[in-house]
Amino acid sequence: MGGAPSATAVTTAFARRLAQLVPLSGEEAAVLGELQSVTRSVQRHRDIITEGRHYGSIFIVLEGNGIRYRILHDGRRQIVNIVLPGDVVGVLGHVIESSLYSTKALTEMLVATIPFPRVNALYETHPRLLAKIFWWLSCETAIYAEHLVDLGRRTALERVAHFLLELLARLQSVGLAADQSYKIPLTQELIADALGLSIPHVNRVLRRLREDQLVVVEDQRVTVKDLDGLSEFADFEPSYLTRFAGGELLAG
Amino acid sequence: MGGAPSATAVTTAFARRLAQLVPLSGEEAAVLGELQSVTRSVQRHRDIITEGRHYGSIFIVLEGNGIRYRILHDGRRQIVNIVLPGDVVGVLGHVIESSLYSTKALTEMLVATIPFPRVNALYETHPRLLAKIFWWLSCETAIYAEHLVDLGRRTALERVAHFLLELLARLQSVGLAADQSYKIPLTQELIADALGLSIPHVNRVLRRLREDQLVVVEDQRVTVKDLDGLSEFADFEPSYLTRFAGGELLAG
DNA sequence: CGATTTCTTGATAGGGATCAAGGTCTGTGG
DNA sequence: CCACAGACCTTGATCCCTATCAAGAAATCG
Repeated sequence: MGGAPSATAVTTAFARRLAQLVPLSGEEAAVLGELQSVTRSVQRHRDIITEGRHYGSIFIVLEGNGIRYRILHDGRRQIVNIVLPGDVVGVLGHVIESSLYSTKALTEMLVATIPFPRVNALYETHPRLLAKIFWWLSCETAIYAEHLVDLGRRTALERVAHFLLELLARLQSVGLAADQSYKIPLTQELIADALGLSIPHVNRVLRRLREDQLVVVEDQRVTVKDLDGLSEFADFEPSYLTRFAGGELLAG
Repeated sequence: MGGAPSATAVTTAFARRLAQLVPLSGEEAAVLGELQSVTRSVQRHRDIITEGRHYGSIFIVLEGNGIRYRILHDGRRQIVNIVLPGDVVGVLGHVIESSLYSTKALTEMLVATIPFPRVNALYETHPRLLAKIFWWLSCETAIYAEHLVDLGRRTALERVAHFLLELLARLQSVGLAADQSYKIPLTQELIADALGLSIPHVNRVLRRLREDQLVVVEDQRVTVKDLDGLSEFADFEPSYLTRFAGGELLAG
């Protein structure tokens, strides 16, 4: 479905999500596109951001998937977010994120690198665009909040169901998922670490969801068999991901 | 410690945190102060934001505490954030938050109300200030991420310890907590709903922490008895709250 | 001062972790 | 083309952390 893997084509992932939130002028779109012109590819399993390091750039994901995670001193790992095309990595990098979280590529990734000085230049030349970008970033809080509800008050079955539906909706919003299916290299270990579960238990939960004809996870692909049933079961309410449009803020 | 409860004095909570992140010009500080000049008080237990409603304003908390929470269809509640002075409520209100989360006052609160049109005006007149504000809001993601680690990979004991330390640090950053103690009307039910635990278990955990001479929660006050011991036990790393300063982004 | 609300404590149960051991698949090198 | 290693999945047995259920104290409030 997506265009060729050239930078300009993929650029849309970030720009289109931003445009869903607030209208972008033609010039702003051009600036955005130009910002993403310097790219770099990241090998599978490599870190984009390593805990404790400093970086001189932020990164916009153009292609591929990654995870943002934290390792506790005793080795426990918590994945706080799945990084998808259109996501921004490293904004907090030089102030806080650097010392706590790492971001690693799950697949080979293509990222646009934007040096801080360029962002700062934007602050002078296109402050309104920058306001829009940061506003968008602040909206991502909603994804974290929903994830918190998952971990705090949902059973393992509901968690997994909700998690898989959220990924579906997020990928759809950037045109990377079909109606009920998407490709992503999720292992059971990744699901476990994202949802605070153990690997064997994730295995059992997935089997259960499969047997109930709700979702199937196999071959790096998630296929939702019964969207309504699964959504109801997971108490899934996609508005926090898709209903960004329509806000009056910054609409001018 | 804080000044008189006049709007100008309390204004500092938000402004000072923003200033910790990026330098503010004198004019920007003035605009910020003026933005917070229209205030409203909220009675204890009342909602500032009710799920599903729309609002024409955003709110900056000047005094008092609240919670941001979500009720699932079957009544389970998850508190996603404790709202403290200097926090902003309702930014996402009209697009998404409105349909999912409520914010309720724990104590009587004083909030500044800023109508959307005023924010939009800022977009024209002070876009750089707006960029700074939204940048700050996006930094709050770090608090959510840390909360996710709590719920996903920490034991009940560690969670409670970490939670109480985070509140200490956050209140200190706005000058509302002493070295090792702060006042906040936390019930065990609130702690339970914030940390995904049951009330009886919170009770036992608190007793344990008290017996171990680590923290005491009583009379709407939290007193840390052994800051180092507790921090180590909870694996608490306050940099995600306080090390905002020093970023080169927007520093100009 | 009666009535919620909040806190405590105990008994029981269950969801999910942990431990353990195969099985399966994939890529690699001989 | 086969052998092998390493990653990943599967399943079973057992245990334990924490939820639930229950029922009183204690504190707070109108």
